[in-house]
Amino acid sequence: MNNITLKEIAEKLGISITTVSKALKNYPDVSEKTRKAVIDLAQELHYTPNSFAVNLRTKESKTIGLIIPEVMHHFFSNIINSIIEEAEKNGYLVIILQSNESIELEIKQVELLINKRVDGILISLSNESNYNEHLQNIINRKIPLVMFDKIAKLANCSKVIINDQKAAMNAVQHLIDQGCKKIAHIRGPENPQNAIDRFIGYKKALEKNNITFDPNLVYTCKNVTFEEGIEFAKQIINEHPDVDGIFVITDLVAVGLLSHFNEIGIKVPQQIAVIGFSNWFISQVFTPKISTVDQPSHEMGTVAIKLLLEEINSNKDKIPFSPKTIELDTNLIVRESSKRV
Amino acid sequence: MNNITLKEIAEKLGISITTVSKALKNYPDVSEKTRKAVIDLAQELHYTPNSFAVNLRTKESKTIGLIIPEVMHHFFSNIINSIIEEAEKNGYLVIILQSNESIELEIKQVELLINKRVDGILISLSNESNYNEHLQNIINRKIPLVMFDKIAKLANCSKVIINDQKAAMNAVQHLIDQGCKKIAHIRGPENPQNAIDRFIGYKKALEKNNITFDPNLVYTCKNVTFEEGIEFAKQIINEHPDVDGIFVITDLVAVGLLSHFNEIGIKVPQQIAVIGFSNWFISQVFTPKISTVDQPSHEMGTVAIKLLLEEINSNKDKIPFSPKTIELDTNLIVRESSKRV
DNA sequence: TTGTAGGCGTTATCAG
DNA sequence: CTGATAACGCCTACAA
Repeated sequence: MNNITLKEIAEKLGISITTVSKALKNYPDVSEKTRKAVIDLAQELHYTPNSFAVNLRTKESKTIGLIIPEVMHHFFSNIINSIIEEAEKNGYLVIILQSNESIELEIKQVELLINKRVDGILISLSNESNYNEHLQNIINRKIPLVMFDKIAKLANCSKVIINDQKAAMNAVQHLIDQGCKKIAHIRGPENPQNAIDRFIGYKKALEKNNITFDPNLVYTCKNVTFEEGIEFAKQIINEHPDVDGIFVITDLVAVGLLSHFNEIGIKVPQQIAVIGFSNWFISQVFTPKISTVDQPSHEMGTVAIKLLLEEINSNKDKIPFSPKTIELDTNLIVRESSKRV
Repeated sequence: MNNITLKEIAEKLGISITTVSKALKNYPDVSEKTRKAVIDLAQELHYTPNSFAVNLRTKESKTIGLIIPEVMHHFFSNIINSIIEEAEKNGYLVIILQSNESIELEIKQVELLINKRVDGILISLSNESNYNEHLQNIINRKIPLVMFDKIAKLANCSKVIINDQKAAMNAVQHLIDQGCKKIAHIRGPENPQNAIDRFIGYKKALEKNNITFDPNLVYTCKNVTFEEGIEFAKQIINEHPDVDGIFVITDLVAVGLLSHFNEIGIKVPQQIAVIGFSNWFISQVFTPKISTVDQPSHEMGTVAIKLLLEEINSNKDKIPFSPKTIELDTNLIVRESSKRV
């Protein structure tokens, strides 16, 4: 049952390895008879090419690397889904690594993937990452690279993103439309681009509606967790009891927030209207159902890997490839937590 | 910046490839001076061994394959986490594939992994799988295999499981202790072992308490989804309005169930007490908070990969390895949905 | 139409 | 202590 090689097939058939190889790869210069004999025997013996040898010969691994900050987040596990699927369709397998939002880990993992000689890398950056050396390194080595969701603006590679500013603006505008006058923002960490953009969107919406921006109403997550949501809920009630609307960086944190509000009997949305981001599954079943911004996670994964494969194939054919940035649409989803009818 | 080989280092230093190789691998029979020269130059040139060549030579890929039914499920994304992490610690990378609960896909994916020549395979079976040919195939080829959570009892390989029967019995006993007299069970599909075992546990608990088992009170999920939960809620209310307790195959379905109960105003746990399984995050924030059985997902992943690595290493050292089955403890978590104090 | 030879980059054996 | 040589399995000019 063990690993059949071209050599063994050749010996059994009394022909050369070359001919066997050619027959199996449908080269034109093999007689019909030989070809059939080879193919039949190969099938009978369950021949499969030794991928190690093929890799070495072709310098391709038919493997791509995927680095994400956190498998457990709804948005990312959704994306993994589509990436794996699309990769498989195209004959690629996916090695997944998790940076845990740590740049140190991310650096190591990039190195692992480079050493593994994956054919391309998909990455969503950790909160600590900018366009650092490890990422430049990938590009310098001409390894196809696509960033998605959490990107480094400066990087000269393909990117798949949403318009975080616009999406945030719409979300906050919605709160204002519901009559909110004093809107707080629970933002993501200082560094990542999407946290920055959502924060800018928040400010722009206020500005547009002539509401003066108050930095004291901005709370900054460190870890973007459920627990932080609870913590900020307490703080807000304490420091700004008259806040009547909150825009939250992501649904998970909003869930923490609302859990606390539920517990102490604050009425949502009547007293405080809340909107999250990313449309986690939990938001549609939580009480109250949580308003949010839907990100096309599945599509984002698919587009990202398609871009990557495009670049891989261009390189193979020696066609020049220019990085593209693709922006996907988001969708405001209004549910109970912000709807004041 | 491109790929440095042993040959290049050897040429620059005017020594043989062999010596370079030995120096880098700390063979004892290289002079200190040569070793240093080699290591210094290698570092300067950022030499990393070509993994394709290493794979071919050593017949190892330092890669393991992981097949799971569904990335999106809380339990599995949790497990992915620990597997990736533990693998990385030991110098292995993980290729992840998703069977979508389809045996057809699973078969293909096993084939892909075998052809890729991964060093070992971790699998949690699809709902449609038993100990079928594709799994036997793995074992026949002497590729180390560990099954976890959803296993095939007959397979002669290592397994990591929980005691589903016992856990289910405890859950149902708890409902009985809360005064439930007529307990329904929403079970998983017919085939998978854990659905069967939980069902058996349910029956045993009834038996032990002299409650006659009524097959009409058993509802069988096809896809184990939130939507099915809603559907069964309707059916149960319709067909057995006097049911006062429900044991559900998994929290996700329980969430569907409870959403419907909330909507139509059925009081949980007073009218109907509900307990789920797997301790999804959502269960601790849902209203009412959902009682459940905690599975040690993180530990399960860690134990599974450790077993796999143990087998891989035994094989390398030609030490015989006997498959082990490890059973992990579960934990009954009582929350609002079943607590009738 | 078939086969020979060389090479991908590394490692292991064995001789010097 | 060092190096020549072969082998891992496959692919592809080139020759016959």
